[in-house]
Amino acid sequence: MTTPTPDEALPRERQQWILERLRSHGRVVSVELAQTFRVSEDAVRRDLRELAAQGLCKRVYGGALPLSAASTPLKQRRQEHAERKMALARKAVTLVRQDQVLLIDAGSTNAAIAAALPENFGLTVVTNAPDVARILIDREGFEILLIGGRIHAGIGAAIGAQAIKDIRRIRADLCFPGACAIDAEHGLWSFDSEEALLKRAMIEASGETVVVATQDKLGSAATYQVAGMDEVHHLVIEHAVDRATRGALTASGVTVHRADAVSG
Amino acid sequence: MTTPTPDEALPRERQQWILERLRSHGRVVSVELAQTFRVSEDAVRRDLRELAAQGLCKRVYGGALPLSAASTPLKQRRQEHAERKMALARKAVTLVRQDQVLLIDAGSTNAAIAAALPENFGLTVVTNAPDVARILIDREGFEILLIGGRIHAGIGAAIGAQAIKDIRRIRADLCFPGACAIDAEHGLWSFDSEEALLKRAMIEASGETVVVATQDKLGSAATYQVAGMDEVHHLVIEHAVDRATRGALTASGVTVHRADAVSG
DNA sequence: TATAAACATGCATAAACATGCATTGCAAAT
DNA sequence: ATTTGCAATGCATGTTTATGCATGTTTATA
Repeated sequence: MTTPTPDEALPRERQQWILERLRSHGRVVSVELAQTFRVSEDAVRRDLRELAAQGLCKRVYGGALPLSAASTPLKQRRQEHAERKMALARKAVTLVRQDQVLLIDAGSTNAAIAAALPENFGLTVVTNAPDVARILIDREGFEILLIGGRIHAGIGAAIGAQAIKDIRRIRADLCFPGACAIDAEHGLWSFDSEEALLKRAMIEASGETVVVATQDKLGSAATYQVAGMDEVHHLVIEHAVDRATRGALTASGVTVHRADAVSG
Repeated sequence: MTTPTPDEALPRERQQWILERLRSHGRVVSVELAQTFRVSEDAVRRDLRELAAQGLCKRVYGGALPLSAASTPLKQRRQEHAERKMALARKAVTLVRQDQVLLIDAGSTNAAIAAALPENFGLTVVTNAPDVARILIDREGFEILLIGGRIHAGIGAAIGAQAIKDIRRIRADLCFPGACAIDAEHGLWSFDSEEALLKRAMIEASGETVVVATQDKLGSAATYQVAGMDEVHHLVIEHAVDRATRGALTASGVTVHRADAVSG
């Protein structure tokens, strides 16, 4: 990334960098920017004020958001979806601590998590999804381990014996298996037998398991069981999930984390 | 980098040097330039003022930035020569036959090749680049095998012992090793020692080797040799390459394929 | 409602900048 | 040989810009 010299950047260069980051990441946080550029938060705020005055971004409490929201009906829906997933991802990454080893599965939600992970945090990410790997390559300060194997087109990641064998040689702190379906009573489910085996291997290779699920995954089941609810330690759900469902999940012993509400 | 005479340079030479540095580094700092040329900052500022007046750069507090939407070095490279790379890729895929197994390395040129491969052609693609894998996942009718291992951030692909071991278990028909530098006399070269080893393994695992090189890769050398010219069977080059260079390459025994001219 | 974080504002300081002027080196004109 | 003209430079001057800190205010969250 364009990060020629994160430290000691020219003022204008900084603003340009902020704009790029707004485009690619969808938001910036004042504190993080101050840390990145080694300047005071005041300087960052002044930058954001200028950019906002030029109509290049929208200032919000804590940082700034892009203003380019030129959205066609189709893109808008995709964006809304993206917004919700990003909110989930932001909440999910609060469970990540410095110098941990993460095991990240395929899926658009997990891609959002990869994009939301803090840079230069000493994180090691093991993944079988080219998608996730690609996102992290474009960012900085990650140790990336790619799990190889035959790629299932419909899933978009390496599954099968080879991949499972590679995963068995890994020990991770945190695991993010993509959820196909999750139910307070019956646990985590998948639609594909091979995929279920792989997710199972991921969970077994990790200390803790975090399931991040959009609303439509909740309360439904699929064909192949991945894990019981007792093997899932954290569950991150959307803000809009109703109280009854939340209660049932909590009762099943998992720690439930509720994402922030999305503006849209 | 062309450093004709860092010290004691003529004013025009200095300005030329500044422009080059703007292209390659994305910015210049007045203080640094003054130090480099052993002139006062005033002289440097005058240079920058002139260049800016000619529309060749944008002056900012502390130095100057390139005019053409400064982007991330990586992203820049990815987008810059898109047209030319697509022309190369179109020519390269004419070498591919039905039901073959291809071994594709990392790099923007190889990504273009992946995008140009014919769908539902019975092709099996083995790659160590998440980038290439992702492109093929979004398309149809490919058997994809992902090579795992530790990912080198600067290269954007899995290299190292694990990846080489996996490649050794493969037999491919055609191999597309990314070219860092290629020379009629000295063969194929790379800038990274590990990367060179991996490319070497790829070539050894393949029946035929196809090198696809943009113009700037020709006639130059790098630090680590990947293969001699006798191990390269096909070379795909741009239309604009001059007759003399083409002759030298043909004389070295490789079959030279010339891409169509690009409109731009 | 209490609290902490994020924010705005004014001010002091240092760096970067513009401008005018004197000096230097060199080539063409005298 | 001397002078003139010109471009390039460095220095001194005053101005602008960027920044950090201290102050008081607003905002978000428990």
